[in-house]
Amino acid sequence: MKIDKLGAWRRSHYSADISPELDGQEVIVFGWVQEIRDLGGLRFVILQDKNGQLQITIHKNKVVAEVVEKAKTLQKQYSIGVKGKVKTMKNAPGGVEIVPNELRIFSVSEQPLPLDITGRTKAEIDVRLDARVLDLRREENQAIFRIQHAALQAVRAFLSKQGFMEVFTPRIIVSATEGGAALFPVAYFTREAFLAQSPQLYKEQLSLDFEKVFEIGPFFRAEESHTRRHLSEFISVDIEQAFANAEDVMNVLEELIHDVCKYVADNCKRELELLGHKIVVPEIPFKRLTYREILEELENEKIHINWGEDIPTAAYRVLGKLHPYYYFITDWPTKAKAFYIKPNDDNPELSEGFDLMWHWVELSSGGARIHDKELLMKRLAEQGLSTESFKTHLATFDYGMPPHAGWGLGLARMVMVLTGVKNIREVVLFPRDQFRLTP
RNA sequence: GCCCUGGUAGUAUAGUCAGGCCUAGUAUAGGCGGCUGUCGCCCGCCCGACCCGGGUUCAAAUCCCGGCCAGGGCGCCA
Repeated sequence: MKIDKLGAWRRSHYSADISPELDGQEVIVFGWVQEIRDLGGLRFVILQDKNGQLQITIHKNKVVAEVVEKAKTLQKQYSIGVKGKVKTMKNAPGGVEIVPNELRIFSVSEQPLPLDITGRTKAEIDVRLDARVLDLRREENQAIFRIQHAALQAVRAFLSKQGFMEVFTPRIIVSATEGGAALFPVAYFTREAFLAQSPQLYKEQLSLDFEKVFEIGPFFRAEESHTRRHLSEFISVDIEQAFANAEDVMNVLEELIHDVCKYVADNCKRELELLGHKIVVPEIPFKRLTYREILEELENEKIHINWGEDIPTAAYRVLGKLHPYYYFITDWPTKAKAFYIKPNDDNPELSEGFDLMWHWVELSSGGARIHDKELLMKRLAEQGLSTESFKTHLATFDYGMPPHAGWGLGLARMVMVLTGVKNIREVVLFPRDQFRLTP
């Protein structure tokens, strides 16, 4: 098979830009063969590019013989370029088609393909992930990541407008003692280091310099979680704000969620249609329920949880039925939260930590932080952590650490909500879990 | 880590409970041929599979044991 060169060809239009008004105009389009319908003397090639699909129509007697012959060799997923004339045609999809004058084949594909790129014959998630780049040819899957992109644009725009500055903290950290979740070890020259599981300590420190910071980046947890909402590598959206309390950053969070939902609903109509999903832009403020109120509600549902205990998944599922929307859970017991979460000034048994829930899924957790060094050291000790391994972190509390608060939001979980997709693996390009390290 | 369910052509499934009529059916993909308005095109022909190992039995895709792999639930999870 002779492979053509790109040469001087450059795209004149994306598929979505080809409209009946362009009738008679010569265009150059690029993309991949999605489908071929051969009617004998008439052949339809459906070309797909990043914006949609377009019909290339090859009449045996109306197209030059060279193109007719070449078009016969096309297979699904061939990467091609077409130079031709736009033709208005009521029988064609979208009322328009391309009549080719010249066809270039840039790359061929192996047949049969490992999965059906049209999606008509469904493939299991495992098969799909093994051939992920092919799986991502499907418009529904591309829609998920365009929605993620839109959400990220909205996040950056909103936080920047609110005066937050984007920062990057280290992925390689030295201490394995930040908290409960297991860390991945890394060989760091002659020493052992770890992949960061959160930007927590660094973003707190940076609140001392920049007051309002945010970070969007990957973090790593070596948990043997086997669920549809956990991965070993995940993208977290984090903020930290100086001179603020829990309520202040909860306000930021709910306004952010509102903005993101609105932006995606307004700007991703085609994507949402492809996914068959509707976004209901939530009203703010979100409902705030205290931990105690949650326990009482669960008690009414015949689920007993002792005060101070964490809430098991089954109980969260019940809560999700009672509150099928976004809501905060506040006033968690101090002992159920991380060492850096600030205890309430009046009642230190309770903390200023919160979770943002959507139905039964935790999207975000955050709170006011301890900025008093003595108290922080006391909390470390209570949780069985050594102050020695937090020495460099604790030192920053001697330099005028302001009162501060913040949260971390799981990007993929947010995208699951925005797309209606039920498995986190589907909303991550190349997901990593306990059992999957490739592709 | 514990538990449940499953593994049949490239993909997706039927068949397994009640072993034999399964030289394993169907759809789709793929190959060849035909077809000038398809849009899940259509028609004909063809190709192609019982996860691996052991056992029970006259007989195993089907039952049993072990292994590997996968999906899911729980737990874990700043």
